Amino acid sequence: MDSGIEKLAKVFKVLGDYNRLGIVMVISKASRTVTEIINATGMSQTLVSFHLRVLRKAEVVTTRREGPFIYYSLANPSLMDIIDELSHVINAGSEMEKILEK
Amino acid sequence: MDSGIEKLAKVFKVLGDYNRLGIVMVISKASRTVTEIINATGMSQTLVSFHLRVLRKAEVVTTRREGPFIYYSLANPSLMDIIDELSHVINAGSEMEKILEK
DNA sequence: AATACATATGAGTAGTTACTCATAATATAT
DNA sequence: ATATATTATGAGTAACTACTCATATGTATT
Repeated sequence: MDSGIEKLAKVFKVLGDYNRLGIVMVISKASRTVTEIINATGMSQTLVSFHLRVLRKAEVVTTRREGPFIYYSLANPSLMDIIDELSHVINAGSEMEKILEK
Repeated sequence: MDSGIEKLAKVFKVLGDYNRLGIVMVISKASRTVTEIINATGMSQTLVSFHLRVLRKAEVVTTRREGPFIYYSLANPSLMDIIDELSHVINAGSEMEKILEK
């Protein structure tokens, strides 16, 4: 079993990929089928499925089947809040931010 | 120049390593010299320096020189809050958490 | 059963990453 | 100037990762 920090690092790593982060953002508001994710991201079917497997294994997303469709959603919706916060932290301190502060 | 999501993914990636996350946590409360980080983490000097370079390049940490020592600290201290929050989000939904909820 | 649609998976590969080793650079003290 | 302590860096490598291709699986319809 993974230690706390180890598990935490793994989640960060999983989110540390442009395409996966994109997928997470796409499904953050509402659950989406694979096809919807494909269309929203412009990625190939195989690439989307590849990354979804990684996200599933890391338990970042969960699935529910509905007929032939599989809906993906965030395992914990508050993950998106955290992503938003980090996004702000990163952009704080940027040149653009400094200008806007005045 | 990186797009917003790209930059965000890079920060996640940088934090997505057990050793680097450990370093970040060590310097989160107060700035620490490299030697202090070495002692706190048990990593080799070269490995610590290696990861510090990655953290520097990603602008996750900043440095200040004081004589022969170089103090490392978080570029934005609120990063630690975010790490804490993610840590909670991850442990929510775990078996242990379910037991404690009752 | 045959077809069509939706999604997953195993294997192969090029590129990346974490790590180590040897060495260099910088600062202080003698 | 030498020696010592602190930290950084270039190069090499084994392991990992993202991606693609071909194929398989599951579901619904006819």
